[in-house]
Amino acid sequence: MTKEKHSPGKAAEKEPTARTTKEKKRGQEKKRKSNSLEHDEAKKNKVKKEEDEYEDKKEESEKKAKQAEEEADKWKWWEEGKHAENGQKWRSLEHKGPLFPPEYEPLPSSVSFLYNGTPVILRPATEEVATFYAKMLDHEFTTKEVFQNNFFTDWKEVMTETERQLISDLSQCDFSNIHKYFVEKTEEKRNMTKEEKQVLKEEANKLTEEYGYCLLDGHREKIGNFRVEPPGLFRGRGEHPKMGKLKKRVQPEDVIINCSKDVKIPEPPPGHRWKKVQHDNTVTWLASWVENIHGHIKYIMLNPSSKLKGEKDWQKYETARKLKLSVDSIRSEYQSAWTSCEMKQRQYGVALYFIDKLALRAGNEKDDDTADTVGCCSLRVEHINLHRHLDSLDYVVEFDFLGKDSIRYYNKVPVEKQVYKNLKLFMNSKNPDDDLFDRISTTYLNKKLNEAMPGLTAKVFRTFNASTTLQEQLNQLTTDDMTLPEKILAYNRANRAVAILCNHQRAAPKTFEKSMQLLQEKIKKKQEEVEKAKKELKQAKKEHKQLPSEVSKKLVQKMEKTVKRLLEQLKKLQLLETDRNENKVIALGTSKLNYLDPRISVACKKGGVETGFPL
DNA sequence: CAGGGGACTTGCAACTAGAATC
DNA sequence: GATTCTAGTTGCAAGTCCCCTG
Repeated sequence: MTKEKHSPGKAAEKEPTARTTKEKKRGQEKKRKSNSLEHDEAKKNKVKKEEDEYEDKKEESEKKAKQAEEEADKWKWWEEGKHAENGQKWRSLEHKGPLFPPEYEPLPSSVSFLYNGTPVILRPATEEVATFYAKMLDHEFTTKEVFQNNFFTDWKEVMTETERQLISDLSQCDFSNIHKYFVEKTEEKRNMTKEEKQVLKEEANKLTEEYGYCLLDGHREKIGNFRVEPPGLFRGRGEHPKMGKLKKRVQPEDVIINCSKDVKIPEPPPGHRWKKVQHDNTVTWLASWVENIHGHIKYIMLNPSSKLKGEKDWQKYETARKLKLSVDSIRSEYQSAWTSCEMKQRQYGVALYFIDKLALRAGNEKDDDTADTVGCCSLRVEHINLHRHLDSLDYVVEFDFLGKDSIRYYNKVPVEKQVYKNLKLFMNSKNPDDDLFDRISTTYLNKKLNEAMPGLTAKVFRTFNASTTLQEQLNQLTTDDMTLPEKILAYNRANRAVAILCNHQRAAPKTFEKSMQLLQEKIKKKQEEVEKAKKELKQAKKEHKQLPSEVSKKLVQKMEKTVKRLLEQLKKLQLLETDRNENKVIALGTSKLNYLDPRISVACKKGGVETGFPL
């Protein structure tokens, strides 16, 4: 409350920056607002309430006012980042705790699980796990042996002794009735009337309203994930050794609540208690629990639209901008490391060169029980091939490895002769599965980077290079006299260049082939039309030549126009085809969300270009 | 100085709602 | 007006990086 009094001036100062970072990612925020007048109303009331309370406060004693001043000073420090120095992230935090998924609802007795062809009644806990598998029946996962084995092992653990005795072979299990039941259920849901859907929507809104927001330093902030993750089967990415394992149901007894001391502590669900309630303001999370697959901690945190996340995001781009100023000296420093007499330094020089030039990730070491993926520092000899000459280029490095999320990175890059020589040296007398950079680690790399520029780490290069590329591409691709569609295309192309740099890929859309075929048919038709029109034009010209008249002349002109128009349409379709093909496996979202400095896109938007940034 | 835990960011896939098309 | 397509949103897995411990 005290802050309310003193923040206006500060807020005004901060406004432009906070706006851009905060709202960068969130069209949804804007949309939600326009969708939900109720919410607007609630927000207004909230503000009003705060104002009222503030008025009350104002009437209180002098002493309190003085305290408020002091509070305000603290606030100022926070604004200037001094708060962060002692690690404090907030002064007050109040919320309702996470929302738990509904209890398991047993299947109707008409839906039976079959073992060896005969119906078997499972106890609810066993049945629940069976439904997890049944729901995924038409997913590729269930055809994988690792998935099946992991599932079956974990499923058996849930079974009673009798069930376990009976069900000893997954291939004898028939989940198809259960699968069918859920398919029908989704179908039913789809066919609901508008009114029924509306009711459901309102119920969901109510929950979001109640659990989806918290009060941080007196401000109502949206929570990113206020729901506890429901139980299910773990779906790793790539060849994950743990795929299919049972992700257990999280109980309130597993959950740690983090909030301020002096506020209403969230209520655990009836009959339950929290694992712990703590009041740690050096962290930003509201609740946490340990997930059972890897033993990692999961958190309930704020939405990116919140001030806390927005500030951090802003800082990230500021660091990237700072790197721009010192990147030249850092580059010459790592280049000189290529000829160092110390192997470690050479490896450092080449690794950082890759991170800078190719926007590779740092590549931390990983646990064995995850998919085998690598980044720069964890590259192995088998992941690169050296070519003295390739495709009329000299000193080419061919990369082929699986990166984050098991996305393949394949690239052929010409490099400096000294880099090439160094790589040969690093690979010398090593096995294919040996580390390419065996003398360095991400910790070492980041330590060196931090010495070169405070706050600099490997990942900053990705942000820096992404934003730089966007700006460069925009400069290259745009001119002032372009039409709006051309500008938009240019922006998308620039965005795509960034996505390619960062290797942001997606699976080709399921309907891709189909819609592409459709498009190709359209193109073919158009081509035929063009041919036909051309023929007619030729004929018309011929007739005009033989027997010139006003009518024949007009016909020629008309046909010429038609041909021109059709050719334009054809070209447009062909362009669309190229565009779609280029975008087939490229994902633009990630770079838009995490890498491109919003300020660049804001500048585009000012020029009238719809960038897809919800500003 | 390795190894592991903790906190936070990044990234793909699945889902969903709204626009486009028939 | 129903159906299909597409873009935006959500869910949660998988990274990065920092800190602590021994």
